[in-house]
Amino acid sequence: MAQLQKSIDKRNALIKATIELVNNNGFHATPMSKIAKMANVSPATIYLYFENKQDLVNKTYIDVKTQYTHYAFDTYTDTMSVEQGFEVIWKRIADFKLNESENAMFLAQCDNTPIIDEPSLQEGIKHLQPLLDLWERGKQEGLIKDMSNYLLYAYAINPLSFLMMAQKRGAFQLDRTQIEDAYQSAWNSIKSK
Amino acid sequence: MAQLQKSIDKRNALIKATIELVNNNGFHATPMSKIAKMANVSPATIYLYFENKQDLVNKTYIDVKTQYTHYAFDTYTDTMSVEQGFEVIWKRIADFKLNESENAMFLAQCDNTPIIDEPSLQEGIKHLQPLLDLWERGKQEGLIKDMSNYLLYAYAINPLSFLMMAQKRGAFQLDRTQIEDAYQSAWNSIKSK
DNA sequence: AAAAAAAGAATGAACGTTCATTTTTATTGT
DNA sequence: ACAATAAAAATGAACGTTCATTCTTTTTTT
Repeated sequence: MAQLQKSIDKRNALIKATIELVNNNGFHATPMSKIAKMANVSPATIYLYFENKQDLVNKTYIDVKTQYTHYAFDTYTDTMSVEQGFEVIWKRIADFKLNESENAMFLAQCDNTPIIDEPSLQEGIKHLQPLLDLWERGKQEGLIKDMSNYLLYAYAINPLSFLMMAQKRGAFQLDRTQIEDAYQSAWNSIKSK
Repeated sequence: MAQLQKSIDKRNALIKATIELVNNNGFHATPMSKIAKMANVSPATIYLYFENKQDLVNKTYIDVKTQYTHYAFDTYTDTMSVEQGFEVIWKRIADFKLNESENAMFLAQCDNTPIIDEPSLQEGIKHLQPLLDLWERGKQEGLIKDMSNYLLYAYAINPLSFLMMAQKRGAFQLDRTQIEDAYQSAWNSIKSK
Protein backbone atom coordinates (compact mmCIF):
# COMPACT_ATOMS: atom_id res chain seq x y z
CA MET A 1 0.00 0.00 0.00
CA ALA A 2 2.59 2.51 1.08
CA GLN A 3 4.78 1.20 -1.69
CA LEU A 4 2.02 1.48 -4.29
CA GLN A 5 1.19 4.97 -3.09
CA LYS A 6 4.75 6.03 -3.55
CA SER A 7 4.80 4.70 -7.07
CA ILE A 8 1.70 6.62 -8.05
CA ASP A 9 3.18 9.80 -6.65
CA LYS A 10 6.25 9.31 -8.76
CA ARG A 11 4.21 8.60 -11.87
CA ASN A 12 2.19 11.74 -11.27
CA ALA A 13 5.32 13.77 -10.77
CA LEU A 14 6.65 12.52 -14.08
CA ILE A 15 3.43 13.38 -15.88
CA LYS A 16 3.31 16.81 -14.32
CA ALA A 17 6.89 17.50 -15.30
CA THR A 18 6.20 16.34 -18.84
CA ILE A 19 3.26 18.72 -19.19
CA GLU A 20 5.17 21.70 -17.91
CA LEU A 21 8.29 21.09 -19.96
CA VAL A 22 6.48 20.23 -23.17
CA ASN A 23 4.31 23.34 -22.78
CA ASN A 24 7.32 25.57 -22.40
CA ASN A 25 9.79 23.98 -24.77
CA GLY A 26 7.88 21.63 -27.03
CA PHE A 27 8.32 17.90 -27.20
CA HIS A 28 11.50 18.11 -29.24
CA ALA A 29 13.29 20.25 -26.72
CA THR A 30 12.47 18.35 -23.56
CA PRO A 31 15.05 15.67 -22.90
CA MET A 32 14.22 12.78 -20.63
CA SER A 33 17.00 13.97 -18.36
CA LYS A 34 15.17 17.24 -17.69
CA ILE A 35 11.87 15.48 -17.05
CA ALA A 36 13.68 13.24 -14.60
CA LYS A 37 15.31 16.16 -12.87
CA MET A 38 12.06 18.07 -12.49
CA ALA A 39 10.36 14.98 -11.07
CA ASN A 40 13.27 14.36 -8.69
CA VAL A 41 14.01 11.01 -10.17
CA SER A 42 16.79 9.33 -12.04
CA PRO A 43 16.43 9.13 -15.83
CA ALA A 44 16.48 5.37 -15.60
CA THR A 45 13.52 5.39 -13.26
CA ILE A 46 11.26 6.78 -15.98
CA TYR A 47 11.67 3.48 -17.77
CA LEU A 48 10.17 1.63 -14.82
CA TYR A 49 6.93 3.54 -15.35
CA PHE A 50 6.87 4.04 -19.11
CA GLU A 51 8.19 2.08 -22.05
CA ASN A 52 9.92 5.00 -23.68
CA LYS A 53 9.56 8.70 -24.41
CA GLN A 54 6.71 8.19 -26.87
CA ASP A 55 4.82 6.08 -24.37
CA LEU A 56 5.33 8.72 -21.70
CA VAL A 57 3.80 11.46 -23.82
CA ASN A 58 0.94 9.23 -25.04
CA LYS A 59 0.03 8.29 -21.49
CA THR A 60 0.30 11.89 -20.39
CA TYR A 61 -2.09 12.88 -23.15
CA ILE A 62 -4.69 10.29 -22.17
CA ASP A 63 -4.31 11.21 -18.53
CA VAL A 64 -4.96 14.89 -19.17
CA LYS A 65 -7.77 14.22 -21.63
CA THR A 66 -9.49 12.08 -19.01
CA GLN A 67 -9.16 14.81 -16.41
CA TYR A 68 -10.57 17.27 -18.92
CA THR A 69 -13.69 15.32 -19.74
CA HIS A 70 -14.37 14.37 -16.14
CA TYR A 71 -14.20 18.04 -15.35
CA ALA A 72 -16.44 18.95 -18.28
CA PHE A 73 -19.19 16.47 -17.48
CA ASP A 74 -18.94 16.65 -13.71
CA THR A 75 -22.16 18.57 -13.11
CA TYR A 76 -24.03 17.22 -16.12
CA THR A 77 -26.66 14.48 -16.05
CA ASP A 78 -28.58 13.28 -19.07
CA THR A 79 -31.88 14.05 -17.35
CA MET A 80 -31.23 17.76 -17.90
CA SER A 81 -32.93 19.63 -20.71
CA VAL A 82 -30.81 20.04 -23.82
CA GLU A 83 -30.40 23.74 -23.26
CA GLN A 84 -29.46 23.41 -19.62
CA GLY A 85 -27.17 20.48 -20.31
CA PHE A 86 -25.32 22.42 -22.95
CA GLU A 87 -24.94 25.45 -20.72
CA VAL A 88 -23.58 23.36 -17.87
CA ILE A 89 -21.09 21.53 -20.06
CA TRP A 90 -20.00 24.63 -21.95
CA LYS A 91 -19.32 26.56 -18.78
CA ARG A 92 -17.37 23.72 -17.22
CA ILE A 93 -15.25 23.51 -20.35
CA ALA A 94 -14.68 27.25 -20.19
CA ASP A 95 -13.66 26.90 -16.54
CA PHE A 96 -11.24 24.16 -17.34
CA LYS A 97 -9.60 26.04 -20.18
CA LEU A 98 -9.18 29.14 -18.07
CA ASN A 99 -8.35 27.68 -14.67
CA GLU A 100 -6.44 24.57 -15.68
CA SER A 101 -4.67 26.29 -18.49
CA GLU A 102 -1.47 24.25 -18.17
CA ASN A 103 -3.44 21.12 -18.89
CA ALA A 104 -5.54 22.75 -21.58
CA MET A 105 -2.49 24.08 -23.37
CA PHE A 106 -0.91 20.67 -23.35
CA LEU A 107 -4.00 19.24 -25.03
CA ALA A 108 -4.01 22.02 -27.60
CA GLN A 109 -0.42 21.27 -28.49
CA CYS A 110 -1.12 17.56 -28.80
CA ASP A 111 -4.16 18.15 -30.99
CA ASN A 112 -2.24 20.34 -33.40
CA THR A 113 0.99 18.41 -33.83
CA PRO A 114 2.01 14.87 -34.68
CA ILE A 115 3.56 14.13 -31.29
CA ILE A 116 0.78 11.79 -30.13
CA ASP A 117 0.27 8.58 -32.04
CA GLU A 118 -3.04 7.82 -33.72
CA PRO A 119 -4.37 5.14 -31.33
CA SER A 120 -3.90 7.43 -28.34
CA LEU A 121 -5.67 10.27 -30.17
CA GLN A 122 -8.61 7.97 -30.91
CA GLU A 123 -8.71 6.87 -27.30
CA GLY A 124 -8.92 10.52 -26.27
CA ILE A 125 -11.79 11.33 -28.62
CA LYS A 126 -14.04 8.68 -27.12
CA HIS A 127 -14.30 10.63 -23.90
CA LEU A 128 -16.33 13.40 -25.52
CA GLN A 129 -19.23 11.07 -26.29
CA PRO A 130 -21.72 12.54 -23.75
CA LEU A 131 -21.59 15.89 -25.53
CA LEU A 132 -22.21 14.27 -28.91
CA ASP A 133 -25.11 12.32 -27.40
CA LEU A 134 -26.59 15.53 -26.03
CA TRP A 135 -26.40 17.09 -29.47
CA GLU A 136 -28.12 14.13 -31.08
CA ARG A 137 -30.92 14.46 -28.57
CA GLY A 138 -31.13 18.18 -29.26
CA LYS A 139 -31.43 17.54 -32.98
CA GLN A 140 -34.23 15.03 -32.45
CA GLU A 141 -36.08 17.50 -30.28
CA GLY A 142 -35.63 20.14 -32.94
CA LEU A 143 -33.72 22.43 -30.58
CA ILE A 144 -30.32 22.15 -32.19
CA LYS A 145 -29.41 22.74 -35.82
CA ASP A 146 -29.31 19.60 -37.86
CA MET A 147 -25.71 19.82 -38.92
CA SER A 148 -22.50 17.85 -38.56
CA ASN A 149 -21.19 17.52 -35.02
CA TYR A 150 -17.91 18.84 -36.34
CA LEU A 151 -19.54 22.12 -37.31
CA LEU A 152 -21.29 22.34 -33.96
CA TYR A 153 -18.01 21.74 -32.17
CA ALA A 154 -16.12 24.18 -34.34
CA TYR A 155 -18.55 27.00 -33.58
CA ALA A 156 -19.62 26.23 -30.04
CA ILE A 157 -16.59 24.75 -28.29
CA ASN A 158 -13.43 25.34 -30.25
CA PRO A 159 -13.44 29.14 -29.88
CA LEU A 160 -12.64 28.56 -26.22
CA SER A 161 -9.28 27.10 -27.20
CA PHE A 162 -8.37 30.23 -29.07
CA LEU A 163 -9.46 32.45 -26.20
CA MET A 164 -7.44 30.41 -23.76
CA MET A 165 -4.39 30.74 -25.97
CA ALA A 166 -4.82 34.51 -26.25
CA GLN A 167 -5.31 34.80 -22.51
CA LYS A 168 -2.23 32.70 -21.87
CA ARG A 169 -0.16 34.98 -24.09
CA GLY A 170 -1.41 37.86 -21.96
CA ALA A 171 -3.07 39.37 -25.01
CA PHE A 172 -6.31 39.99 -23.19
CA GLN A 173 -8.28 39.04 -20.11
CA LEU A 174 -11.52 37.08 -20.09
CA ASP A 175 -13.86 38.39 -17.39
CA ARG A 176 -17.34 37.22 -16.36
CA THR A 177 -19.13 39.44 -18.89
CA GLN A 178 -17.04 38.19 -21.75
CA ILE A 179 -17.57 34.59 -20.74
CA GLU A 180 -21.31 35.25 -20.78
CA ASP A 181 -21.05 36.91 -24.21
CA ALA A 182 -19.07 33.98 -25.48
CA TYR A 183 -21.60 31.54 -24.11
CA GLN A 184 -24.45 33.36 -25.86
CA SER A 185 -22.45 33.28 -29.08
CA ALA A 186 -21.92 29.56 -28.67
CA TRP A 187 -25.55 28.79 -27.98
CA ASN A 188 -26.77 31.01 -30.82
CA SER A 189 -24.52 29.27 -33.27
CA ILE A 190 -25.93 25.82 -32.54
CA LYS A 191 -29.61 26.41 -31.65
CA SER A 192 -32.13 26.16 -34.44
CA LYS A 193 -34.19 29.29 -35.09
CA MET B 1 19.86 37.04 -62.72
CA ALA B 2 20.14 33.36 -63.56
CA GLN B 3 22.21 32.91 -60.45
CA LEU B 4 19.77 34.79 -58.27
CA GLN B 5 16.88 32.87 -59.82
CA LYS B 6 18.58 29.61 -58.99
CA SER B 7 19.09 30.71 -55.41
CA ILE B 8 15.44 31.58 -54.98
CA ASP B 9 14.41 28.22 -56.34
CA LYS B 10 16.64 26.50 -53.85
CA ARG B 11 15.38 28.61 -51.00
CA ASN B 12 11.80 27.81 -51.99
CA ALA B 13 12.57 24.13 -52.21
CA LEU B 14 14.02 24.23 -48.70
CA ILE B 15 10.96 26.01 -47.34
CA LYS B 16 8.62 23.61 -49.08
CA ALA B 17 10.49 20.63 -47.71
CA THR B 18 10.43 22.11 -44.22
CA ILE B 19 6.66 22.55 -44.34
CA GLU B 20 6.01 19.05 -45.53
CA LEU B 21 8.37 17.34 -43.10
CA VAL B 22 7.34 19.40 -40.08
CA ASN B 23 3.68 18.74 -40.87
CA ASN B 24 4.21 15.02 -41.00
CA ASN B 25 6.77 14.48 -38.30
CA GLY B 26 6.85 17.60 -36.17
CA PHE B 27 9.79 19.89 -35.76
CA HIS B 28 11.61 17.58 -33.39
CA ALA B 29 11.63 14.70 -35.80
CA THR B 30 12.80 16.48 -38.91
CA PRO B 31 16.56 16.48 -39.17
CA MET B 32 18.32 18.99 -41.36
CA SER B 33 19.66 16.08 -43.37
CA LYS B 34 16.15 15.05 -44.42
CA ILE B 35 15.19 18.60 -45.32
CA ALA B 36 18.32 18.77 -47.44
CA LYS B 37 17.58 15.47 -49.12
CA MET B 38 14.00 16.42 -49.95
CA ALA B 39 15.17 19.74 -51.39
CA ASN B 40 17.93 17.99 -53.38
CA VAL B 41 20.64 19.88 -51.64
CA SER B 42 23.54 19.17 -49.36
CA PRO B 43 22.99 19.77 -45.64
CA ALA B 44 25.77 22.32 -45.72
CA THR B 45 23.97 24.32 -48.39
CA ILE B 46 21.08 25.07 -46.04
CA TYR B 47 23.52 27.21 -44.07
CA LEU B 48 24.12 29.41 -47.07
CA TYR B 49 20.46 30.39 -47.02
CA PHE B 50 19.63 30.26 -43.32
CA GLU B 51 21.60 30.86 -40.16
CA ASN B 52 20.52 27.67 -38.45
CA LYS B 53 17.55 25.37 -37.96
CA GLN B 54 15.64 27.88 -35.82
CA ASP B 55 16.14 30.58 -38.41
CA LEU B 56 14.92 28.22 -41.13
CA VAL B 57 11.68 27.49 -39.32
CA ASN B 58 11.13 31.14 -38.34
CA LYS B 59 11.60 32.29 -41.93
CA THR B 60 9.34 29.51 -43.17
CA TYR B 61 6.67 30.66 -40.76
CA ILE B 62 6.83 34.27 -41.90
CA ASP B 63 6.86 33.18 -45.52
CA VAL B 64 3.71 31.09 -45.13
CA LYS B 65 1.96 33.69 -43.00
CA THR B 66 2.61 36.28 -45.69
CA GLN B 67 1.20 34.01 -48.37
CA TYR B 68 -1.83 33.40 -46.17
CA THR B 69 -2.69 37.03 -45.62
CA HIS B 70 -2.04 38.01 -49.22
CA TYR B 71 -4.44 35.27 -50.19
CA ALA B 72 -7.00 36.38 -47.60
CA PHE B 73 -7.03 40.03 -48.59
CA ASP B 74 -6.51 39.55 -52.32
CA THR B 75 -10.05 40.45 -53.39
CA TYR B 76 -10.74 42.89 -50.57
CA THR B 77 -10.59 46.66 -50.81
CA ASP B 78 -11.42 49.04 -48.01
CA THR B 79 -14.04 50.74 -50.15
CA MET B 80 -16.31 47.73 -49.73
CA SER B 81 -19.16 47.77 -47.23
CA VAL B 82 -18.37 46.13 -43.91
CA GLU B 83 -20.65 43.21 -44.61
CA GLN B 84 -19.32 42.59 -48.08
CA GLY B 85 -15.73 43.04 -46.96
CA PHE B 86 -16.17 40.49 -44.22
CA GLU B 87 -17.77 37.99 -46.55
CA VAL B 88 -15.02 38.34 -49.09
CA ILE B 89 -12.25 37.97 -46.53
CA TRP B 90 -13.94 35.10 -44.69
CA LYS B 91 -14.45 33.11 -47.85
CA ARG B 92 -10.89 33.63 -49.01
CA ILE B 93 -9.66 32.43 -45.64
CA ALA B 94 -11.91 29.40 -45.93
CA ASP B 95 -10.51 28.73 -49.39
CA PHE B 96 -6.97 28.97 -48.17
CA LYS B 97 -7.54 26.62 -45.26
CA LEU B 98 -9.21 24.05 -47.47
CA ASN B 99 -7.18 24.31 -50.66
CA GLU B 100 -3.78 25.19 -49.26
CA SER B 101 -4.11 22.88 -46.34
CA GLU B 102 -0.42 22.01 -46.19
CA ASN B 103 0.37 25.64 -45.56
CA ALA B 104 -2.57 26.13 -43.22
CA MET B 105 -1.61 23.11 -41.14
CA PHE B 106 1.90 24.38 -40.80
CA LEU B 107 0.59 27.66 -39.43
CA ALA B 108 -1.71 25.84 -37.03
CA GLN B 109 1.21 23.86 -35.69
CA CYS B 110 3.33 26.97 -35.28
CA ASP B 111 0.55 28.83 -33.49
CA ASN B 112 0.02 26.03 -30.98
CA THR B 113 3.57 25.11 -30.08
CA PRO B 114 6.70 26.91 -28.94
CA ILE B 115 8.72 26.17 -32.08
CA ILE B 116 8.60 29.72 -33.43
CA ASP B 117 10.31 32.42 -31.44
CA GLU B 118 8.35 35.39 -30.12
CA PRO B 119 9.64 38.10 -32.51
CA SER B 120 8.67 36.03 -35.53
CA LEU B 121 5.20 35.38 -34.09
CA GLN B 122 4.73 39.12 -33.59
CA GLU B 123 5.88 39.77 -37.12
CA GLY B 124 3.25 37.33 -38.35
CA ILE B 125 0.41 38.92 -36.39
CA LYS B 126 0.92 42.30 -38.03
CA HIS B 127 -0.27 40.97 -41.35
CA LEU B 128 -3.85 40.56 -40.13
CA GLN B 129 -4.28 44.29 -39.59
CA PRO B 130 -6.74 44.90 -42.49
CA LEU B 131 -9.26 42.55 -40.87
CA LEU B 132 -8.95 44.31 -37.52
CA ASP B 133 -9.38 47.66 -39.25
CA LEU B 134 -12.51 46.39 -40.96
CA TRP B 135 -13.92 45.34 -37.61
CA GLU B 136 -13.19 48.72 -36.08
CA ARG B 137 -15.05 50.34 -38.94
CA GLY B 138 -17.94 47.93 -38.47
CA LYS B 139 -18.16 48.79 -34.78
CA GLN B 140 -18.22 52.51 -35.52
CA GLU B 141 -21.02 52.01 -38.02
CA GLY B 142 -22.92 49.95 -35.46
CA LEU B 143 -22.91 46.87 -37.69
CA ILE B 144 -20.56 44.73 -35.66
CA LYS B 145 -20.82 43.86 -31.99
CA ASP B 146 -18.76 46.11 -29.78
CA MET B 147 -16.55 43.42 -28.29
CA SER B 148 -12.88 42.51 -28.16
CA ASN B 149 -11.32 41.62 -31.50
CA TYR B 150 -10.14 38.42 -29.86
CA LEU B 151 -13.72 37.33 -29.26
CA LEU B 152 -14.67 38.25 -32.80
CA TYR B 153 -11.77 36.26 -34.16
CA ALA B 154 -12.46 33.30 -31.90
CA TYR B 155 -16.06 33.02 -33.09
CA ALA B 156 -15.80 34.12 -36.69
CA ILE B 157 -12.44 32.94 -37.98
CA ASN B 158 -10.91 30.37 -35.68
CA PRO B 159 -13.58 27.70 -36.26
CA LEU B 160 -12.17 27.35 -39.76
CA SER B 161 -8.93 26.03 -38.30
CA PHE B 162 -10.76 23.29 -36.50
CA LEU B 163 -12.75 22.37 -39.58
CA MET B 164 -9.62 22.23 -41.68
CA MET B 165 -7.99 19.95 -39.12
CA ALA B 166 -10.99 17.62 -39.08
CA GLN B 167 -11.09 17.57 -42.85
CA LYS B 168 -7.39 16.82 -43.02
CA ARG B 169 -7.85 13.88 -40.69
CA GLY B 170 -10.51 12.63 -43.10
CA ALA B 171 -13.08 12.88 -40.34
CA PHE B 172 -15.55 14.67 -42.56
CA GLN B 173 -15.88 16.59 -45.80
CA LEU B 174 -16.71 20.26 -46.12
CA ASP B 175 -18.95 20.86 -49.14
CA ARG B 176 -20.38 24.10 -50.54
CA THR B 177 -23.51 23.95 -48.36
CA GLN B 178 -21.51 23.50 -45.19
CA ILE B 179 -19.20 26.34 -46.08
CA GLU B 180 -22.24 28.53 -46.56
CA ASP B 181 -23.69 27.38 -43.22
CA ALA B 182 -20.38 28.08 -41.55
CA TYR B 183 -20.23 31.53 -43.08
CA GLN B 184 -23.71 32.38 -41.80
CA SER B 185 -22.67 31.17 -38.37
CA ALA B 186 -19.61 33.37 -38.52
CA TRP B 187 -21.48 36.47 -39.59
CA ASN B 188 -24.25 35.93 -37.05
CA SER B 189 -21.76 35.67 -34.25
CA ILE B 190 -20.19 39.04 -34.96
CA LYS B 191 -23.02 41.20 -36.34
CA SER B 192 -24.95 43.33 -33.88
CA LYS B 193 -28.67 42.54 -33.68
C1' DA C 1 41.90 32.79 -62.97
C1' DA C 2 39.36 34.44 -59.16
C1' DA C 3 35.16 34.25 -56.52
C1' DA C 4 31.02 32.19 -55.19
C1' DA C 5 28.23 28.27 -54.46
C1' DA C 6 27.71 23.66 -53.36
C1' DA C 7 29.04 19.27 -51.82
C1' DG C 8 30.28 15.44 -48.72
C1' DA C 9 32.79 14.04 -44.98
C1' DA C 10 33.98 15.09 -40.32
C1' DT C 11 33.10 16.75 -35.55
C1' DG C 12 31.47 17.35 -31.12
C1' DA C 13 27.57 17.63 -28.37
C1' DA C 14 23.22 15.89 -26.86
C1' DC C 15 20.05 12.52 -26.48
C1' DG C 16 17.28 8.17 -25.51
C1' DT C 17 18.06 4.11 -23.54
C1' DT C 18 20.43 0.32 -21.04
C1' DC C 19 23.52 -1.77 -17.64
C1' DA C 20 25.69 -2.83 -13.39
C1' DT C 21 25.13 -1.68 -8.87
C1' DT C 22 23.07 0.08 -4.61
C1' DT C 23 19.21 1.08 -1.71
C1' DT C 24 14.81 0.18 -0.06
C1' DT C 25 10.96 -2.82 0.89
C1' DA C 26 8.81 -7.28 1.68
C1' DT C 27 9.03 -12.05 3.20
C1' DT C 28 10.54 -15.81 5.71
C1' DG C 29 12.26 -18.67 9.53
C1' DT C 30 13.36 -18.67 14.29
C1' DA D 1 10.14 -9.34 17.58
C1' DC D 2 14.17 -9.84 14.83
C1' DA D 3 17.72 -11.27 11.69
C1' DA D 4 18.49 -13.14 7.27
C1' DT D 5 17.31 -13.18 2.71
C1' DA D 6 14.90 -12.41 -1.39
C1' DA D 7 12.60 -9.15 -4.45
C1' DA D 8 11.63 -4.68 -6.16
C1' DA D 9 12.72 -0.02 -6.97
C1' DA D 10 15.86 3.31 -7.92
C1' DT D 11 20.18 5.11 -9.29
C1' DG D 12 24.31 7.19 -11.90
C1' DA D 13 27.35 6.21 -15.28
C1' DA D 14 28.03 4.53 -19.83
C1' DC D 15 26.80 3.31 -24.69
C1' DG D 16 25.63 3.84 -29.22
C1' DT D 17 23.27 6.72 -32.21
C1' DT D 18 21.65 10.82 -34.21
C1' DC D 19 21.83 15.37 -35.16
C1' DA D 20 23.12 20.31 -36.12
C1' DT D 21 26.83 22.50 -37.65
C1' DT D 22 31.53 23.22 -39.62
C1' DC D 23 35.57 22.26 -42.48
C1' DT D 24 37.86 21.11 -46.60
C1' DT D 25 37.48 20.16 -51.23
C1' DT D 26 35.25 20.34 -55.66
C1' DT D 27 32.29 22.43 -59.01
C1' DT D 28 30.19 26.24 -61.16
C1' DT D 29 29.86 30.98 -62.37
C1' DT D 30 31.80 35.46 -63.47
